[in-house]
Amino acid sequence: MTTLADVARQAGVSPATVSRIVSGSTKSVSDELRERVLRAVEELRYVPNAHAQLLARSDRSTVGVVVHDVSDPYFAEITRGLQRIATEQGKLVIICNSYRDPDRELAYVDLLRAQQAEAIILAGSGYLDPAFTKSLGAQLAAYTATGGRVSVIGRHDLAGDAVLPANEEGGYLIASAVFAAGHREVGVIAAPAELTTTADRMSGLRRAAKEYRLAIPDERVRYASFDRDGGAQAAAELLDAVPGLTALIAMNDSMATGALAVLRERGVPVPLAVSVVGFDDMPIAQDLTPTLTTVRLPLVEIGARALALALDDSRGAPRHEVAAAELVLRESLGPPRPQDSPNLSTWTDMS
Amino acid sequence: MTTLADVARQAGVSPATVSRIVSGSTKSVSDELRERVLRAVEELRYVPNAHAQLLARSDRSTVGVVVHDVSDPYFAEITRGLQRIATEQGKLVIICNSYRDPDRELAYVDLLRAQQAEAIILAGSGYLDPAFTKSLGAQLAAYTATGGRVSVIGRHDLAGDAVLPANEEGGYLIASAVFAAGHREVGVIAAPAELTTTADRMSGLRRAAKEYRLAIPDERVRYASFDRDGGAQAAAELLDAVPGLTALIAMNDSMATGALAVLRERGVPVPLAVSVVGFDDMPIAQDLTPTLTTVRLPLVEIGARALALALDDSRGAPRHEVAAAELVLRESLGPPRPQDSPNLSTWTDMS
DNA sequence: CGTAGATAGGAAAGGGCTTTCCTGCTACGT
DNA sequence: ACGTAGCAGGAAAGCCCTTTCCTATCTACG
Repeated sequence: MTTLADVARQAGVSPATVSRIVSGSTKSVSDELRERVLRAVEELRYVPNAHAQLLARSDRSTVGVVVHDVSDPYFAEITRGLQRIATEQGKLVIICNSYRDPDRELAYVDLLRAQQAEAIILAGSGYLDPAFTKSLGAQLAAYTATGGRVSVIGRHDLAGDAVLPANEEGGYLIASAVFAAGHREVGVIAAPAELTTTADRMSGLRRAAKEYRLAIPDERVRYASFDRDGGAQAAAELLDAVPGLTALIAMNDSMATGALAVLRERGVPVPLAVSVVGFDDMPIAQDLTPTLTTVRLPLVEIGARALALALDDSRGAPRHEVAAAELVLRESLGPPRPQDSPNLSTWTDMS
Repeated sequence: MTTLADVARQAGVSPATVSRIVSGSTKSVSDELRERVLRAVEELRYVPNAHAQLLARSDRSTVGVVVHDVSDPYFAEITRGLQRIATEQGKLVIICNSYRDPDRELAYVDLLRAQQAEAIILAGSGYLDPAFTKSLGAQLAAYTATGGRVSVIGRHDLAGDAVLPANEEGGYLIASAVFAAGHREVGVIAAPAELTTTADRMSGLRRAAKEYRLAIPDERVRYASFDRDGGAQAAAELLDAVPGLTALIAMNDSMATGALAVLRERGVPVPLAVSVVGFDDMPIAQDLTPTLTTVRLPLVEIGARALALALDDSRGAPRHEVAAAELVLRESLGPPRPQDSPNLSTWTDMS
């Protein structure tokens, strides 16, 4: 490993001079020395040791983001927005996949503290688990106490700035659309119950139901993993357990994709026999057949705002921003088939 | 920021002792001191400064991967495999998005060098650009000269270990399937020509064409950006420019998705009027309508192998592993419609 | 011509941690 | 009882850089 000292020796100057030239200090250096140093840097292919630099100066320049999994499009979008801001401000982003494991999440917060991260962004749902929330809170407190900045996406009970996707509102919008289309026999393909996102979206659904003087009984809600296969599984269970459903509300587009797959397999036409709606408006939503009615969350923007808030110097009371949800109507939501449709037997028998 | 010295003071021991306990040195420490130190660590919520640690010890423990964009499913899969190995071996992964910008790619290699990364994985296509390849090569040479490990996914002309997706073979397989189905009027939706991936896949197509005594004339090849919208654009252009096409070969599944969207918009039935095939077998391929015939690359495995090779100590001649491609037949490939089909006018008029 | 003021460059002190080396014990063998 | 081995713990050097402080040189002005 070539070091700054090597460069200094090669150029016949002091390490201080090399440092000033390489790291662009304000102090002026004669053109002759500058040239000699740069030549040495070139010859030795010198790259300063970032860790030594971070130790010596005290300015942080990396930010960390803890997501469920970057390969999940939801988080990929958030991360993209966040990266944009990071690049603009010359920050390095460390991406940590927690795979929704609370312990791993705690471990990553420590890791980011150890890395002297300037800011930590916690993206993704919180957990309805007071013990966990408490220990995470304590850890974050220790971090912010030493100047660290925290901002969270979509959880409510932690210190720090927050960007809140309008999950409740989105749930309300999508359910209202489904009820407005005339559906009364509705199944819900829900994400794991311990996620705050699930709780919020469900509560939006319930609010809409209430306005229509309907209820969403437990047997019409199936909790499953927050992905395509979970959606497929929950859809299959619901169809088997509750004959006569005319619409399925999935808690995100991946789950909706799984539901569509099951319906296609069973030969159930969508939306003719059963309507399906999703949540998040992932890019694929418009490429499915039928195209998916869903709720759009401005994910890229959410990621960008979360980091912007964290990097904004003006301390003070934690700020909360709500990112509005927007209904996106596409083909997969139609009117319910008549309850006594002669087709009913045709396709339920195929299951 | 609480430091190791703070902990030592609080526990009434020397910094050396704290270090030994906190970082799990082999040297034994009495239970009493150990307990006092751990209590102090707990009280002060001490986390060691990772940069100072890296400076002091000389073992690296982070690896870097340069991809086009993690939110692209292709790279998301590769990254997933890579992360698995990294986690197993206790390495931190730094993900860098180059957005296919050669300059940014060079900059990231420097950044990873500066971060003292133990290994650098370059994922994704190379560029058919000798000048760039040369300067990247020089940079990597400087890195490996100081003990850095490099492995590349899918490019041929760089030092270091390599995992090579069977792009040529995959191109051959998919084109053979298309020709075998009877298609003769085939359009190619190609990725940018300067990518080695494009070159390799195209050459596979050409080999298959040759076996069928066919050629792939330039006017039936459209180059576009390597994503859904690029695919849509290229598909639209091809359909307009070359009437009578019975099959479209897209260079990846995203482009195929775009092509399907255009065909759906124009009311062209797939595969009845036009067949469409993709490449990579992304997860969505089986959820599109029709489900997509494509070529599977074991991307997760490729990512895992690339990192495993890089971390494998046994130096020596660079190793090259080929990751086999596998044809996945699904609905989107069918026999060609008869050339004089009465339907022809019906749907070409709709464009 | 002498001195103040500016300026280029170097010496050296950290920054937080690890680790070698050393000291002062205890335990054991003869 | 003495010598040696073994062990727990501390002192201090070193990892690579930045930056303050200082010196030496030069310019300019009275």
